[in-house]
Amino acid sequence: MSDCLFQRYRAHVLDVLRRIVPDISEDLLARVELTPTRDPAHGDMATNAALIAAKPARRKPADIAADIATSLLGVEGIASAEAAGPGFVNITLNHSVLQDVIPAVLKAGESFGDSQIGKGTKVNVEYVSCNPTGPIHVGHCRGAVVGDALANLLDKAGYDVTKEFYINDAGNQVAALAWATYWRYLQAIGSTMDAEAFNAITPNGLQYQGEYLIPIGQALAEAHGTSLAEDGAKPAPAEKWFTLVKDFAVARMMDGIREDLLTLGVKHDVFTSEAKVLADGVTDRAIKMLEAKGLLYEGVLEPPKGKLPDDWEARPQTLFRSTEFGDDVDRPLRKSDGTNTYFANDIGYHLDKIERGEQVLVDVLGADHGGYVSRMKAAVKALTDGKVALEILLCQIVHIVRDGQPVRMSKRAGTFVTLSDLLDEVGKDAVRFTMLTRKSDAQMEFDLDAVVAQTRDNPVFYVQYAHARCRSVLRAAEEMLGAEAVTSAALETVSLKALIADAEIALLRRIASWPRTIEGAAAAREPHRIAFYLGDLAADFHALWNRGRDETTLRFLQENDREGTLARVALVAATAMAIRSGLAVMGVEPVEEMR
RNA sequence: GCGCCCUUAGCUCAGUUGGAUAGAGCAACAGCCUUCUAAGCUGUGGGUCAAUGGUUCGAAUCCAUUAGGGCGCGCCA
Repeated sequence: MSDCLFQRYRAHVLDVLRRIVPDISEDLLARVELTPTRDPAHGDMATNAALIAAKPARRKPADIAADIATSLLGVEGIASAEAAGPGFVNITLNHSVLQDVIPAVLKAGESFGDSQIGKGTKVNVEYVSCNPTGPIHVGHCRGAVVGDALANLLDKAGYDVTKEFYINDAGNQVAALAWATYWRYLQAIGSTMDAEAFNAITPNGLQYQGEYLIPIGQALAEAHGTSLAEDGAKPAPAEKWFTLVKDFAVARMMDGIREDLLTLGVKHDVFTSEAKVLADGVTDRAIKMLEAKGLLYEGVLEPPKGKLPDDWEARPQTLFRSTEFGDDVDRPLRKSDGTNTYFANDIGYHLDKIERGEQVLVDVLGADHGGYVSRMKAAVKALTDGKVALEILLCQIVHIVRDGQPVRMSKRAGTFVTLSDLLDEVGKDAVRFTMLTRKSDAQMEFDLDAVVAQTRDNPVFYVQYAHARCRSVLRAAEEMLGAEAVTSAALETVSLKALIADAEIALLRRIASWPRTIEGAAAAREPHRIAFYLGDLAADFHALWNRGRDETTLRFLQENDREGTLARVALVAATAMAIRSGLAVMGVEPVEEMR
């Protein structure tokens, strides 16, 4: 039996349609949908089959709909089917079909909703990938959560997923980190050089002046004493310390980043170093491949329109013909001094992923990388002749708000809000859930007060509260019926005939649509849909709970009705399981009770 | 100037890839607690889906143009 009701009955609809319109094409059949109805008055599910088939059959949609409806009446489990609106067929299922969802959920446990649409396709999801030059800050947080949830979602949908972090440890930024760390090291061994004095001797100037490098400098001093400096804590020539300090600082920064990510519940499978990709020669190989395809040339770019940089002058560079793959202008692979651009290294890195056998590459990036999308897609297309897809998810900016006022972030002054600050304040689960309550391509306000509020309008609270209520009912049921009567295994076999109230059916219908929610969200790469599904599921459960306030027969536990009580307890257990299954995708822990 | 993203109720946002009368929470209004289920619940009002044109059985959704907001735009990563 298929896990998904909608797939199962869609197959019946297709059978019927083939009989009524024998010569219908497979293309058209693929467009036939069976979807949950928005309005319960329209039954449990509706199909557009007649609307699709009307044109090739040269009949009115309503007539075909009527024929389909009549034939569907013979299908097991269908209580009624009728033509409606412009040519829909509304289907109402027997209560027993919806009730049978419960044992399926209880048997599957948290794997309820697992799908095979991914067919084991190897997908690499790269996310966070911040520079290892400072603590991870809130700007990276959304990408971290979205990437992680997307990876979980694709995994649940049957893809073979790798979670990956790219360490940008090869460019000017880490050189600047090394210099700044060295400054803190000199201070740690007694130098009194201030920022201004050190800035004067630093190539490109002293950049990272935040206090977070002070302990790193002290650690260097502990490990190496004064050996990295000249006598009297004076700066030594860079050759003497640069590589050592750089590697030391990057390693410490990555430790901190990894730790912060772990606190956020994010754990990557693979960390790939830009420096290592370079050292392995993958980047050179990628450039040679592009060259062999005739896609590189020496040229001079037009100056950018509008804002002309002050120091602009025409210089020849090695350019990649990205315009042949839909980009606006060709892009430089080498700077005028002959060294690689970041783009060139990134092409090498993507080739590395491709050579590892990844079939779909997903990059989760911040909105400030928007200008980067088309060139990187062009590069992957060029390298693989279009065989590997690169998908890029841009996460728009998050504005942190407190008391209705924006919280300022200034990286330069070192006073930016770090991820660990945010986690300390509102907790991992609230951060993760809230970051998934918007589609990622829309800007978002993150209200520090609202996300911890224990009120109806806080979706984190609302969903957790539903789960806690479920658990509370199950605990009470154990008390009343004995623990062995309410185990999952025991509840799989109870009679569910008592579950016929509207609110109970509505909840069952919602649970039944979890598998197709997973498939839709995975196909669209939209993890936020899981948050909204859980909100709806919680609303249905709370509605049922509240119905019991007025109508006592709808309360879950009834002393004088063992069969009905067991049926409702099974429903509650299935609801809790569906919530847990959804929270697992989001990386949020379900709570047992609210405090 | 160009490219990408966004614009849906007073506010914050959904809208299941083109489906039926566009939804939810907050706010507003009207009710509901000596709690076996009120950190809450029930009901009501609230819309030219930024604008215009197009595509078709059917458009908030796709295309074109326009307006407003965000991000980006050769040797930063």
